[in-house]
Amino acid sequence: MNRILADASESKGRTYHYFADKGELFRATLERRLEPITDFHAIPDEARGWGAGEFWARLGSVCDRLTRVLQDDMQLASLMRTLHEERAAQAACADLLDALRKGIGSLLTAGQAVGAVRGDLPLALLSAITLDLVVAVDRWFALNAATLSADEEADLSRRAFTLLMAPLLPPHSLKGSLP
Amino acid sequence: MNRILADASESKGRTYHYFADKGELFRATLERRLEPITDFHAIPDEARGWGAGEFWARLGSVCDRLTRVLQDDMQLASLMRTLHEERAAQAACADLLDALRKGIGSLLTAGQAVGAVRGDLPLALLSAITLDLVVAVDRWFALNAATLSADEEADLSRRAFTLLMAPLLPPHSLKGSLP
DNA sequence: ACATAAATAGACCGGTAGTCTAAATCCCGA
DNA sequence: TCGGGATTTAGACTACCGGTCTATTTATGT
Repeated sequence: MNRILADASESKGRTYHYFADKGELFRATLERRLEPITDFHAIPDEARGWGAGEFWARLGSVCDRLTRVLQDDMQLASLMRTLHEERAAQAACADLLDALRKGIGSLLTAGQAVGAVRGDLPLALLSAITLDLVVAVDRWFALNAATLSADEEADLSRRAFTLLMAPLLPPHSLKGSLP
Repeated sequence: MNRILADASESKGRTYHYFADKGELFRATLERRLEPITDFHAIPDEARGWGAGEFWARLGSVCDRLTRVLQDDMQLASLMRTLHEERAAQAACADLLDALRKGIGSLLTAGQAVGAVRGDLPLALLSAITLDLVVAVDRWFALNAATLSADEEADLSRRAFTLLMAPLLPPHSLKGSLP
């Protein structure tokens, strides 16, 4: 905190007048940076007529957009990394995380309506693990991007989408599942 | 650290003589507690003759065993929770985490050998997201166990195993995948 | 113009992980 | 058994952290 304040030439008094603590400052910063993608889970009206294939295509483009935003906004990416790694950050941003999971939940509900997403597990569980999966895949690519050519990365990234998809599919569409 | 030392009636000098810093103390503690399950990824010789179904059954019993160990050893569960939540703990235990991912990797390699696990994505990626998925599912159950009856929990837990399985299956076994 | 309220700077506080010194203890050859 | 160098130990001390408190400045309404 002291370093942040020194870098920004801000005083403690002023800062703590507007933010209760370090966590709220982090939360407010993240919320601002997140503004451009607060509508990521919006589902267009024509979705009613969709089939499962169209749903997955749509979800793919949502993921592409989020990935692109994170690639372009390094500071947002850094905030998200901190959010993932620091318990204190998660506590401070609990409401934002809830909203994010709710947004994913509404996407998945739309997917269930068109038969693309399984309905045999609690929606909250599916939302939670989807978020974790997105983060995990994204983090792996962030760590290993250096060792990959652009072509390889694009190819892998396309195939990695099936990692997100697979756990969401209705279980009867998996061949050779367990008793 | 001061609280830990006071609770254990240990002095600073003695402790810092044997452990470089707080992180190493944590790492050493975790490593000890982890000893009983260091062999979790062992694959018996008869695996050569397995089919995919037997592989998944075997993986299911590995998961069951790990879950049972974590339920019985609350202190290990607590260490694992800290490891998941604290960036500093992850840094201190980087080698243990690597070993864990390597263990998962060797399990998955066995799965690939019998055609149960996809081979179209880097093994390291599959290992990493599998670990994250296990942690995510486990955490969801830990948070929501209170609202579930024992029967519901057992039933859900059995079905939740498909969440781990699904992203590992060869993509051709998913119906209706994306172009 | 004055009184009251809001905003601001920065000294200060309790608590943290980690260091340093000096004393105690161990170990081994004479 | 003694002596002296090396190892081990206790705990005072340091640097730094997030957060509070007070005194001063600045804004606002009458």
